[in-house]
Amino acid sequence: MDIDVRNCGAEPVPPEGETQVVGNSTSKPVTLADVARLADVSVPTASRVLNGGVRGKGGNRELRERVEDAARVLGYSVSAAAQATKEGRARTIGLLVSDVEDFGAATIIAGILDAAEDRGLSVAVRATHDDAEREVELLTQFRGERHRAIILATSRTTNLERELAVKTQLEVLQRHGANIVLIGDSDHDYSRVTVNNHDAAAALADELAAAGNRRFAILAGPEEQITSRDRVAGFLAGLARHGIEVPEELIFHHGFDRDGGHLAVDILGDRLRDLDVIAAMSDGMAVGAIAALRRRGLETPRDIEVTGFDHVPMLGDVLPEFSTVGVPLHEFGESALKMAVDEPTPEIAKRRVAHKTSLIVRGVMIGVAA
Amino acid sequence: MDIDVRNCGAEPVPPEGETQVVGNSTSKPVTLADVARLADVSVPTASRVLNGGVRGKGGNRELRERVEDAARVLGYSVSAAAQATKEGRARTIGLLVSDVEDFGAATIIAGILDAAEDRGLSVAVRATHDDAEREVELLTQFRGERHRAIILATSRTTNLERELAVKTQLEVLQRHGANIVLIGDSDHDYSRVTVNNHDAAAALADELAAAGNRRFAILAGPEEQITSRDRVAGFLAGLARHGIEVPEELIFHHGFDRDGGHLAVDILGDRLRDLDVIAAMSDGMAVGAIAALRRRGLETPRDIEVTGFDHVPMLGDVLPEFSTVGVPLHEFGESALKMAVDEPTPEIAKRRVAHKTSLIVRGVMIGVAA
DNA sequence: GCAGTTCCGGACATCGATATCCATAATACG
DNA sequence: CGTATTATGGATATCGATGTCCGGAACTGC
Repeated sequence: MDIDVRNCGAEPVPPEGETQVVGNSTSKPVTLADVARLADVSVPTASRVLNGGVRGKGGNRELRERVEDAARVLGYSVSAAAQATKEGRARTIGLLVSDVEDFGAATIIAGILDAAEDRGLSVAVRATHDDAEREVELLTQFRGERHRAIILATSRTTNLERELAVKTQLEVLQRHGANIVLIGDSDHDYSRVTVNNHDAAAALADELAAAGNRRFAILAGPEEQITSRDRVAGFLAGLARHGIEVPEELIFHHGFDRDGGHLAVDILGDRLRDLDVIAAMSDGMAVGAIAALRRRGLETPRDIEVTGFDHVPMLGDVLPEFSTVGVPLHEFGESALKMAVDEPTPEIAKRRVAHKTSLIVRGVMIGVAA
Repeated sequence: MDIDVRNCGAEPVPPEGETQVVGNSTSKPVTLADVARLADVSVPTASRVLNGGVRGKGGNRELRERVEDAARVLGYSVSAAAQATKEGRARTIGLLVSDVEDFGAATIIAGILDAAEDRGLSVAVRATHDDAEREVELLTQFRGERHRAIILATSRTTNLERELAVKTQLEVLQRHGANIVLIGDSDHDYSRVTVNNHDAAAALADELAAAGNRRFAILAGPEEQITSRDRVAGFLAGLARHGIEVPEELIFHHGFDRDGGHLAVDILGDRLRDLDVIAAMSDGMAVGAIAALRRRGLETPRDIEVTGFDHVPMLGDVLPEFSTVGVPLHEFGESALKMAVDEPTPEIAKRRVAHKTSLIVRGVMIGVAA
């Protein structure tokens, strides 16, 4: 076992000729200097060897092995901080999300992490809780961390002041060499990963109307949020094709989460019996609405149909007849990271990756939309 | 607006006497040297001022303001990498989870991020996907990143070889000065944040048996996983109080997620009709089981009751009569971060924080358990 | 007004790693 | 065998920030 441990480089051996401090309760991390000393070479040489600079043919093959052995025996691992200091930028990505607990955000993060791991990058995650000031504050924190790229998975709004404040920060970060990628729709001019929320919502509305539904309420999410705006606009456009209109007072602008759904249903109250469909612009709101309906003795889809948007997979298991729009959130994350750090391929050069949505009607995937 | 932008320090102004490169397409980040030059002081002095070393009474008050103004005007932010190089450790936390998409993990992360933000710490998240080798690999990556603390929210097992490999890495990290905190049960001797899975499961079993249920199947999750082991043991102990036994062949060891639930139900097949309760040791498995049951025409809790563990809040909205055990995952995250970085309070000094679980029976919280 | 104390702020060294420069050794080739 | 070429590896400088040391100014008290 001792040998095994040594081989995996985890058990530092004191450099020869030095007496080790009592125990190894708190030894400092191994530095390149330690490796160089043990291998009896200069520090820059050790660096070159470990970075492949020394090709190691002929005689110096022995030197190469000496250094590599020393590094292995000591359990050396290069200090990311020192590298970052020297290079001027870290091998890290800064990621901003609204809320990690939100299922959609979690899936996006998972996609980013998977792609980041392949590239040996570390991801620093921060949550804004949809607070505009905090978002700016966190972006300034990113400035000091010298990230290679910044990915924003937070919701962009139509609030010009707020967006300008964010843009101001992003400009600085970009000037300092960080690539900026936004996930979701926005009016900004940065690289983007999106779906066509408008058309997907329209397709869903189309299906619902074609099935004979006529009286709709819409749970729209915050009024300023661009994603919400696009989805509502698309949904209304889809209904319009069938000559259906939704009165202003049946469009609710509350939170994008379960509470938003609860609230809207409670406000609807007795008007619920006049509705065929409550169309929520997120699965979270849909779940909240379903729970609130049930408290009033209404079952879905028996008494009233509730639809969502995003396609949280778990919901399909517990609500078999739930209609929603599938958004490839995991792919969002992967694409965002690729755009952020990969050499620009023809696709990435366009600085806009549009993914496809799928339409799920009463639990059945109908097809893939643009 | 111009003035505003300057005041928030986001618009770097070129140092006097230097001509700016065309545009500011890619200017380098502002360094302390830039600040010192503009303020006409030495670099160490600038550092002292910005770190509060200069009290600034009397005449040097002017100097203090000069430096602070310079920093503000240039939009200076200290390089975390350089600080980390100097200090030997970064103001960062390394976090390992099995899977970010898992609801429980996401909630834990949220708790950690909230507590980390209060302390100005950055959190680097990595996912193991429950792969033992990858876990070790990611821990070695953490070594180079000089994190102040490492938090493991991955599942610990009874596999000695695997645990030894992890322990070996953790020892090195700890020797290098990182605090180690584990979330969940384990046989390791590090700081821990836990609940009493055994007793909570026993309490749930107790309630179920008291309600007249007699014939149980258990979805146990991977056999090696300690959390799973403890929950099953507790559940069986709770049933034993009522003289109920569960035959070995009705305890299923598959994945801890929805697929694990699907699989077990499919294997049960015709034996389902002989059961009162399928007790899943995680909400994810429970959801999978519910979906699989429904495909066979069985409804829960009408035909057969399914219970879970963890208490994913969203489930309470869609499955009103679901029984489960509430685990305070957000608090797990907060406690873990506190243990990892705060000065040892009497509570933290014990290096073990035990949170309380709650018992939720058919959607109603019965009480708080030890 | 002088001695003694305090504080200040500049010069220098340092953290860990890498780019640059250069002298030297090894090789190739005529 | 001698010269031209190449590869090599050490010394030195550098990244950005901070700790140490010390001379000198300001201030205190008598």
